[in-house]
Amino acid sequence: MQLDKISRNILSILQQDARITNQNLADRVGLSPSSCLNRVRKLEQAGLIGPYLGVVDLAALCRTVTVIATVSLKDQSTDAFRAFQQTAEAIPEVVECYTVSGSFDIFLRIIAPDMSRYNKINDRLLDVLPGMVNISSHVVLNTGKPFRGYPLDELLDS
Amino acid sequence: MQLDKISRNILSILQQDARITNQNLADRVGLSPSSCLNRVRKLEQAGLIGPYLGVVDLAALCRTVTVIATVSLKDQSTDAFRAFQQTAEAIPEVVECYTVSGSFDIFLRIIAPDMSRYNKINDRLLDVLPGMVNISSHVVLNTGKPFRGYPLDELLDS
DNA sequence: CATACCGCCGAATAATATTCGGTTTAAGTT
DNA sequence: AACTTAAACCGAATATTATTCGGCGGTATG
Repeated sequence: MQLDKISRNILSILQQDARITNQNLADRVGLSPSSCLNRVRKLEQAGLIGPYLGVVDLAALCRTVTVIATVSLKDQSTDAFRAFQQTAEAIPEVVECYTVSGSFDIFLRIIAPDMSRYNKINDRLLDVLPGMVNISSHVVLNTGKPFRGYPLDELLDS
Repeated sequence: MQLDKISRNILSILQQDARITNQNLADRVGLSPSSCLNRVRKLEQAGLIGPYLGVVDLAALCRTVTVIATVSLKDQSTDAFRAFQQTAEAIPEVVECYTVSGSFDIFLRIIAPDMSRYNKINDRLLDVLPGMVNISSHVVLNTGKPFRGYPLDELLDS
């Protein structure tokens, strides 16, 4: 599916304001509400956009600790990898998980109520493949730039 | 502000489905639409929820490279820190930035159209404080678990 | 007990979403 | 250029939803 300027614009707007009304969206992209809705539906069906998330201000809600953990596996077999990753992703406090190249690493972002809870999660991860996992924990001191969507303008031109 | 079960539930639901209608939301939390809307407004005004983001499937849209970069500053003065961070956050392709403890590191998530574009961004970051910055780049091979909200149930009980 | 304050509900109204038929546009074909 | 076809558009009608507002309890306070 090759997108024209209008559909890109829709994605861009919806990405940043998922609760905009269809009428406003239609205005902003220069379409009638019906056509606009039509496009949004198609974009959703094509899987190009959605789900829609509300950003919760966790810091305002309760005390938490965010940790960025880098993981190295001594046994880099596919099985070991999968075992670790499955366990990690099943833990609700592990909110993000990436497999990365370079040093066969895994990056995790973990949210815990406090350090002692984080410790437990850490232990749980270490126990998956005893002695084969090296986890380096980095406590987040400050969120300089939280994720707020992709730079579609920059990316879609290329 | 201390939240009761209903408001927590609202946050939890909105976090995962920002485009739910107020009527549906009201049903799910067991309130009338008017009361429900009232609560949502208060939560928004209190800054506990919002903005609302649409998740775009970047992989389906265009080819991109995601890199997780870990940054060490040799000069760990506040000024150097701030200078680097400001530059980094101003780059659209840097979609996420965390200051972390442990080894006075910064974590960045960067999206680029391709490697050569990433290289340019990398150079730009290195040039902020010449010779004082060490960037280690990790190309994302696989997104095991994309961020889809916080585990409020786990966190708010504590 | 009064009073005041919340938060709730339900009804009325305003705004929005959604459907649908008819029309335009664009591309490909003869 | 005229024709054909498919896709996308628009506007009006309808359905659904959001929003406002008055009134009704609960509950805390004096």
